[in-house]
Amino acid sequence: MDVVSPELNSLLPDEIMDTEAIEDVPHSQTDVATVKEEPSDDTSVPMETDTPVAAESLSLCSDAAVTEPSQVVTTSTGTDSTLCISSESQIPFSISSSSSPLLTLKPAMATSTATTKTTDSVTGTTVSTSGLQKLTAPFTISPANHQIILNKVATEAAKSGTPPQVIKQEGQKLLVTTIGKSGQPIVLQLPHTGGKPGVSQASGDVKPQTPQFKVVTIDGRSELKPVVGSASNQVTTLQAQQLKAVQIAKKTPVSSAAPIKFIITKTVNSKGRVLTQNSPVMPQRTITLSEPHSMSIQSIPGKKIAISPLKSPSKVTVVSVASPTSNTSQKSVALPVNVALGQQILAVQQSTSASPVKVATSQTTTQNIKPVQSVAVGGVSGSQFKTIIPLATQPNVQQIQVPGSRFHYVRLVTATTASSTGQPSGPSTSSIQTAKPMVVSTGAVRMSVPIVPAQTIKQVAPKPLTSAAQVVTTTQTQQRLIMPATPLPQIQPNFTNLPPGTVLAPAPGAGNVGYAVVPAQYVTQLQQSPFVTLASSSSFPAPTGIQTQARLPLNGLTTAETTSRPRKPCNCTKSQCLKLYCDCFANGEFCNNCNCNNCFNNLEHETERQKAIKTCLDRNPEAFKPKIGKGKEGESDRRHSKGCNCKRSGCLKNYCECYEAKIMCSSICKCIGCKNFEESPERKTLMHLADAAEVRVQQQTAAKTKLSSQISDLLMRTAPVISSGGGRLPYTFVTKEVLEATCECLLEQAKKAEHTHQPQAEAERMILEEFGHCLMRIISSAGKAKADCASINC
DNA sequence: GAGTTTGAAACT
DNA sequence: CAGTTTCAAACTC
Repeated sequence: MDVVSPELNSLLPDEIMDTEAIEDVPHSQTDVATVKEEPSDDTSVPMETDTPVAAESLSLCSDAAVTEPSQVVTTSTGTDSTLCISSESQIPFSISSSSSPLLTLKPAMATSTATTKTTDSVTGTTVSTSGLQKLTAPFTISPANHQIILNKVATEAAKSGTPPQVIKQEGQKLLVTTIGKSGQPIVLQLPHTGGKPGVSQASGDVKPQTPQFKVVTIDGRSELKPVVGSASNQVTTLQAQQLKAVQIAKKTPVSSAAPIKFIITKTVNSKGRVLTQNSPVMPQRTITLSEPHSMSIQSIPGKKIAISPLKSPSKVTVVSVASPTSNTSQKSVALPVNVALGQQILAVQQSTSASPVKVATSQTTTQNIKPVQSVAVGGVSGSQFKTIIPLATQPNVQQIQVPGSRFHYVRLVTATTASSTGQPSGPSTSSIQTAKPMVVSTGAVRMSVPIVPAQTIKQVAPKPLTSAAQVVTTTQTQQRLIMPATPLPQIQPNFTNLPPGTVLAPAPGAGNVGYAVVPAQYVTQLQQSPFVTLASSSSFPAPTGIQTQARLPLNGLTTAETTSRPRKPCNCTKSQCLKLYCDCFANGEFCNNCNCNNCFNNLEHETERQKAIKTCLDRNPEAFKPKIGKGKEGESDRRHSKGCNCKRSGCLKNYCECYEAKIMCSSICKCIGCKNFEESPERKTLMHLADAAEVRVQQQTAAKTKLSSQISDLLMRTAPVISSGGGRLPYTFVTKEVLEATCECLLEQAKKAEHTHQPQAEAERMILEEFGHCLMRIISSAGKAKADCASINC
């Protein structure tokens, strides 16, 4: 199933793949219907799974070379639906369905991007999270109403009753089986809630056969697991779907130097808490899945499977790792199918690696809500995502925003082969919905990304796609949309639907494949346009489970810094802000509140701007890519892509781009007299000074805040008491003269303390005490005056 | 705030 | 690709 060709993905800026998980992952092709493993030496995060072409069979390939445990739960209940849940050190899940549900959950990796994504390919509903550690909201998959709700895992049943590798269906619909490592079965189950026919059902894809699960273990043993028929008479897509086969095959890694890192390493008890951690490299994390109903459990002990990274989105990639571990605990995930009219919104958030990640699921109530999809890719910092974007029924646009990157990537997905869709060729959307940009407040940053309407997408790609449009949002304020447009001839007729700032440029060595570079700030400007942001949309409640974002380093800056820090205004005078000299332009942004002269970096000069962008890309196809990328293996995770060329600054001033990015110079730098290396005493001195200065600033700020709070508190407590009349005193009573007199009293008290050589604390106490006395006198006088006034009035 | 320094970007 | 120029940010006073 080729949603996006590997070639195209390889052309994506590295920031998309700039995760430890997916970097350096060679592309390998396998049969479309086969889940394959992508060998990687640094693969730590499963990035994406796609629906198998026919979804008739699903293969889970185990890498014999993988030594670390991982988990994958895979279930397919339909002819063209696939549910994959994989787990690495955390618990990645992937559930995909070409015709209906596509769900992918992937937890963040401690070392790099971790993504949890839930996608409904039909509705375009996608939920993903970086660093999933704790799921606080139920997780329900509904092919009919496009709802996915994460439920808390109830592993008690898994522990006690069902033996591993047993698939059973209790209740109406059981979709998900688990292939967890021994003792940690992942349970995906469907609730008794009935389901309504989904989109795929409307398209005539209903096949009410009894689902069967064929589980092939790593050792070649296979089982065909018939699923108990649904107790409900309602025909749902899930019920109609039938899993043909689940295969788990061993696979020798292509490269011995490509160990799979994203592996489940945690043992989860019945409450979803991590009991043990099997992987020394992975920090312990907690995953909690709220679990309203626990019905059926399936687990395959000894199997540890991880989903391959996004590098090969065209394939469902699952890595199975043998893991003869003990049955100490179980990990289960309940996946009840919930039927509702509303579309699904799922907000997942990752906290720091040291704290449990919480996943909040926000589900729209019912009506008038378009399908939305939110996909987040966690960066090395483990930043979060919270973006909900409406999707067309047949989405073929993927937006990816990578934390740490200033870019938003929009992948225009086109179906190249009929088999890739998993559905009959040709447009099969039962309904077309015009996507509207929606924005969910992400704390410091909000983003609104208009998505090409579904009609337009269909023109670009007449064949429906199995992967839903995805929007990956980070908390970066500086954003850019880069749309890998492939193939260009197909996209070309729809350029009118792209933002005016979009510039299509060929990717290096990509032939007719290129990028559409769209300044993300265009979105900001468009927020004043007819596009409606989610925040302003009354019909689309914002997720409530969004948590405070993690504060992990990101390009030298914490997430909070990158999100809250306003962009510096440029001061360009001669470049018209259309050259890379201009930071705004270089960041793909429009100038806004800048001090530039003769600025052309705005919507009013789109023609010139597009031309300039194209010029820059012609000169350097990677001109708009972040300069700070991932270093080679064994080196620092971040390094300058080109290296600096400093000659006089010693690379210890902000002239140096490496130093400015708070990274050390690397071997590719051509600097002279570099002092920006690990053991440099000058660098250490600077670091210490900077740290000390920062501490001082923080202390001063804290002191000011405390004093202000004390004064405010004193005012609040004394005013009502002394106001003899019971009412509030007039503020105008504190005149300038009164203030001056008060200050004199305070100064006198300070002098007194100084003369008596009082310690600072005592001096502060004396001053505050005097200030309190002054206030008392002021308030007393005011109260007296008020009383006098009242008596006069009487 | 003005002037200087610096190195990336742009140009040749 | 190397050398030069341009440019705007960083830095100093």
